[in-house]
Amino acid sequence: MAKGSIHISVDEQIQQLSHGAQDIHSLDGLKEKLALGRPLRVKAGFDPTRPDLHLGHVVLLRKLRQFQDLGHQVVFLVGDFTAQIGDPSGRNSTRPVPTREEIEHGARTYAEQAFKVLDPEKTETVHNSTWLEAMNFSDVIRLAGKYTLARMMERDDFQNRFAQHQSISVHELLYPLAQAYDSVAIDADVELGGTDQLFNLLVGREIMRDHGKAPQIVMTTPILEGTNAREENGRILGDKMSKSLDNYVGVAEPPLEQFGKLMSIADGVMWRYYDLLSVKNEAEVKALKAKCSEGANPRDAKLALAQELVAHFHSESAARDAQEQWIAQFSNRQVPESMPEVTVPLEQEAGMWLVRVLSKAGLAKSNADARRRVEQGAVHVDGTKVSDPSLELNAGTYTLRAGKRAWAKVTLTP
RNA sequence: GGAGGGUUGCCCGAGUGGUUAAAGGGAGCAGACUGUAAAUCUGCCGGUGUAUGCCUACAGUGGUUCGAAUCCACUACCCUCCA
Repeated sequence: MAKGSIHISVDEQIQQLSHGAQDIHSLDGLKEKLALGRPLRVKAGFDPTRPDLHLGHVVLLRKLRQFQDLGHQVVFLVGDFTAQIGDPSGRNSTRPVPTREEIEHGARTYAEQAFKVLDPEKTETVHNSTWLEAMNFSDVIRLAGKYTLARMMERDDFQNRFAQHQSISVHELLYPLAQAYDSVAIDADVELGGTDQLFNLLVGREIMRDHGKAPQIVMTTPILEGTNAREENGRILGDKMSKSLDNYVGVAEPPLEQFGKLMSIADGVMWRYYDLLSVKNEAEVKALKAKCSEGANPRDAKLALAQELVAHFHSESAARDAQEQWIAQFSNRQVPESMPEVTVPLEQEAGMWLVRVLSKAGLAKSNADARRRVEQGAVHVDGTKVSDPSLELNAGTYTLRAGKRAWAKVTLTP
């Protein structure tokens, strides 16, 4: 538990903390809090129904880590109770309710991944079911009485859903209030969230004031665009990184996977990633950028970024291996170093239809899909392109390829 | 409580009785190209050893009909207006 006082000057802290933050409400308030000289309680809530962290979450975690490095205390709030409501932020429909087990499992997985960035020594983990479950209906009514429908409907998500005639359940209106009450319960000095959380975070200030507490400082971090984003005229266009859009780089993914995904981002988007995710400071990034516009190959800058991030989530050596493999496989089009090994039993003596082998081995999702791949010239057996969809294979081991990224070493056994 | 509108493939969305495995777009997949798993172009895009065949599919159930995503009834869910 972090105790004692903080020795870095307020101005220095403000400079570091405000870099890369989207909104701070308010900057003066933050200065006052910092001037107290004690470690601040910095709250960040997370949704345990989505345990797979990706780089989008890392933007926020990095900022929390920065607070920790300055000597502050992070309160890591597991939203195990609020998960039953489902955060309406950015949603266009009501969420399904997860089970208790899903929530618990999610919380563990999430913490495991989050501590790749956070300092466990300066993190206090709490569950909001501790106090929210204890509230009875009159407590809830009293809390709900502190906010009005009109104010609740100021929120974009609700407004849009309402305008588009989509349903909004009444319990969803309670979500921001529950989150706000969390801040009361844990005496938050500061709460961090993505920009999509701004509304919820601000409700926290009002509810804290209502409970006679000093309102928390609200800080938001930008939403990271997904790996399929584009850059046009200096603006980044594209959806935010999310698992459901499959444009994410997961914290727990294998090194080569992370590396490849990072290498696939558009050149312009790479600088956004540098700004929000790299430990390189502004000046270093600027220098790198200048070098590229003077003719250096942007690929090298991207390799460096991928290196840094993979090393952060795995290790230096894993990052180096990933880079070597990636260059071999995709730049030089060699056979990948490692590929899944699959054993498929021959179903009859004579041999097995290649198309069937491909789908059995998981390289195609159906026979029809496998046939299509063969006809489209994507299938190679031991390095030789196959275009006859009726080819049969005998017992033995083959290196099969059914597209750029679908490889397997398949053994056919009688 | 009353009146009305809606529910189509992974997503959005056209389709009001046969020629519809269902237009179009997006996503996805493959090939070409590329420093790249980007962009672009081309093709594919329910399943079935390929069959002018069969099976599955237009919220669910039942019905009308030679024939239904399309008509009818009921059920579920969503929305709008009035109270």
